[in-house]
Amino acid sequence: MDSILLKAKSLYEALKPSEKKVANYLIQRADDVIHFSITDLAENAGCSEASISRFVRKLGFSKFIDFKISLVKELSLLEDKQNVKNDATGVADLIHHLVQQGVKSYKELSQLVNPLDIEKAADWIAASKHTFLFGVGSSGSIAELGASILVRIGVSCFAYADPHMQVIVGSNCTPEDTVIGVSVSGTIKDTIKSVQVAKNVGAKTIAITGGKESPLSKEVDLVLYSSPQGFEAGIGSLGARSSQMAILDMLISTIVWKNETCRNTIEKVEQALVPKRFS
Amino acid sequence: MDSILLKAKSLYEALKPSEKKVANYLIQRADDVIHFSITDLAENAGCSEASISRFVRKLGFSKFIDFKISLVKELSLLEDKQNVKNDATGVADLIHHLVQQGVKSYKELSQLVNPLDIEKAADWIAASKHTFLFGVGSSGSIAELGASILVRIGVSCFAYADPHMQVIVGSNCTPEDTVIGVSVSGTIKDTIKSVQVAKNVGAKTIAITGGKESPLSKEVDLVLYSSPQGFEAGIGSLGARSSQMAILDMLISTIVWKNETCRNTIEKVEQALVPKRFS
DNA sequence: TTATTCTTGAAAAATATTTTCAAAAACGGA
DNA sequence: TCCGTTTTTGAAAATATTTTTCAAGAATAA
Repeated sequence: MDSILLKAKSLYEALKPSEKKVANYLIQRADDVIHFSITDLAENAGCSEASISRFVRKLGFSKFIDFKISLVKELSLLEDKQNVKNDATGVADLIHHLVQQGVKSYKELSQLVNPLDIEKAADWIAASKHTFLFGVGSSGSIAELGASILVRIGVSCFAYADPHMQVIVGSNCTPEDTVIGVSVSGTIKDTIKSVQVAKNVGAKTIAITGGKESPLSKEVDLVLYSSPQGFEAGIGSLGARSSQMAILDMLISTIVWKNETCRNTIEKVEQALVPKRFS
Repeated sequence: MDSILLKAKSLYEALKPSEKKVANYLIQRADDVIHFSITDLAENAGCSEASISRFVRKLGFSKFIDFKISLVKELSLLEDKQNVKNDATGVADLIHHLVQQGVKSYKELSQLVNPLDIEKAADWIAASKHTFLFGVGSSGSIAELGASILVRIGVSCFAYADPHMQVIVGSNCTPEDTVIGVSVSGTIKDTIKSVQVAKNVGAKTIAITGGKESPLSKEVDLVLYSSPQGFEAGIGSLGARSSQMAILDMLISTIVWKNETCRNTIEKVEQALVPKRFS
C-alpha cells in the first residue's frame, strides 16, 4: 500500500498550480482533511471542488470518498505516537521535531525503495568502466559524498557539481560508463541536461530523485526514488538529503556484498588512511 | 473513544427491529461497510436509508460520514500487525537492515544532542562575520553540504575540503569568525590541525564529531556530538553521516527560527533558483 | 373494537460529488 | 512583440448521497 502523503509529495512537481494548493494543504493539515467534505477542502485549500476531484484522481483514487478513507487509515496507523508536538516552542522542541521527521523519512524510504532496482543499479556500477555522479547545489555535495565512498570500495567514480564539467564529462561517456543524476526535485535543468548528453552517447543513466514523474526521472534508464522534499522538514531538507545518502549507501553496500574484491579494497584503503589519523 | 462494534453490541437489545438488521450486518461485515454508501448499506442490511441514519445517531454520531470515518480508524488499528515480509532476496534484507540502522541512528542522536549546545553554536554562527567548515574526505562533502545550505539562509559560510586551504583560511581567521571541524572519528590530523590554527588566532571553534574524548573534541570550544561510527553500519557509515547532517540541520533550523531576516533570505534564494528548474 | 403510540420507508429536501464546458491563462512559434 | 494553440481552471449543470419529513401501517392498550 502506498502512502498518500508520500505520493502527494513525490508527485508534487508534476502537479498543476491549483493542485499544488491542495497538496500543500493536505501535507500540512492532513488531520483536518479527514473531517472535510470536498467543498470544505476546496474552500480551505483555495481552489474549486473540481480541482480537488482531479487531484485525488491523480493520486490514484476514483472517488473523493475513497481518498478520504485511505487517508484516515494511513493517519490512524501513523498516529501511534500521540504526543508529537508540531509547533516548536524552544530549541529542544525544534530538535525533537527534526529527529522525528528524520525517523519518519527513513520509514517512508523503506516503502519507496525497490530492491530489484537497487541491485540493478549496483550491477551496472560494478560492471562500468567509470561512474559519474552529477548534481548541483546541495545535491552536488551528496554526489561528492557518494563518490568519496564509492572510490573507497574501488569503484572508479567521479562527482561533478559544476554544470559545465558535467556536460563535458557527459559527452565523453561511452556505453561502458554509468551516469547518476542526483536531484531532490528532479527538476534541475543543468542536471537533466548533463544526464541527457550522457545518455545520448550511450551511457547507462540512473536518477536519484524524490520527484516521481519529474523531468529527470523521465529521462533516465533507471530511477531510484528517494524521499521527496517535504514542507514540514527542516530548512536543509534533511529528510530528502538523508534519504539520498541512504540510497547511495544501499548501492554501495550492495556492490560490496556482491563483490568479493571490494572487501579487500576497503581493507587496503583503511590501511592507507591510518597515517592520516591520530592514535 | 469507545469502539463502534462494541457499542453496537451493547446497545443491541435496545435497538428497533430495523436497526438490529443494521447492527447485525455491521458486526458481521464491518470490513465491507467502510466501502458502502448509506444506500448500499441500506440495501445490504435490508432496510431504508432513514433507518441507517437513525442507527448511527443512536451510536453517537451526528452524521453517517462521521460514523464511517470512525469505523475506518477502528478497523485499521485492529489490523495493525501487517509486517508482511515480501520476497526476501539478499538485497532486500540488506536494504531493510540499512533502513533499520538509519532509524536507530536517529533515535540515538536525540539522546546525544544537547539543545543548549546547539543553541550556543547557532548563536555563534549567526553573530559571526564568517563561518568556515573544515573536513576532509567524506566529511568534506558533509561540510560542503552544510555550507551550501547555510549560504541559502544568508550566513556567510565557506567549506574547505582541502587541508592546505583549511590551514590558510584558518590562519586568516579573526575572533569574529567561527570554524567548524567535521570528522566522524575526531581523529583526522588535517582537520584537527586546521581547527587549532584557527583557534590560535582567536576564532570560535566547534567540532561535529562522533568521537567523545577524541583529539578533535579536546581542541575545540564547543563539541556537538553526532553518532559515532558503528561497525554495524553500512560501508558508507550512513548512520554517522546522517547524524552529522542532522546536526547541521539542527543548527540551521535553530538559526532560522531565531532570526527573522533568514526567512526573507530563504524566500529570495528560492526565487532566484526558479529559472534553474523546469516548470 | 378503537384510539393512541411507535416504527418504518417513500419521497422530498438538503448536501455533496462529479462532470462538462467555456473563459482565462500560459505557452510556443513566427 | 503578436497570434494561434494548448492547458488550466472554476462555474454551473448533472449526479449521487444523505438527511429530514411525514404519513401509512403495525403494535399496544383500554
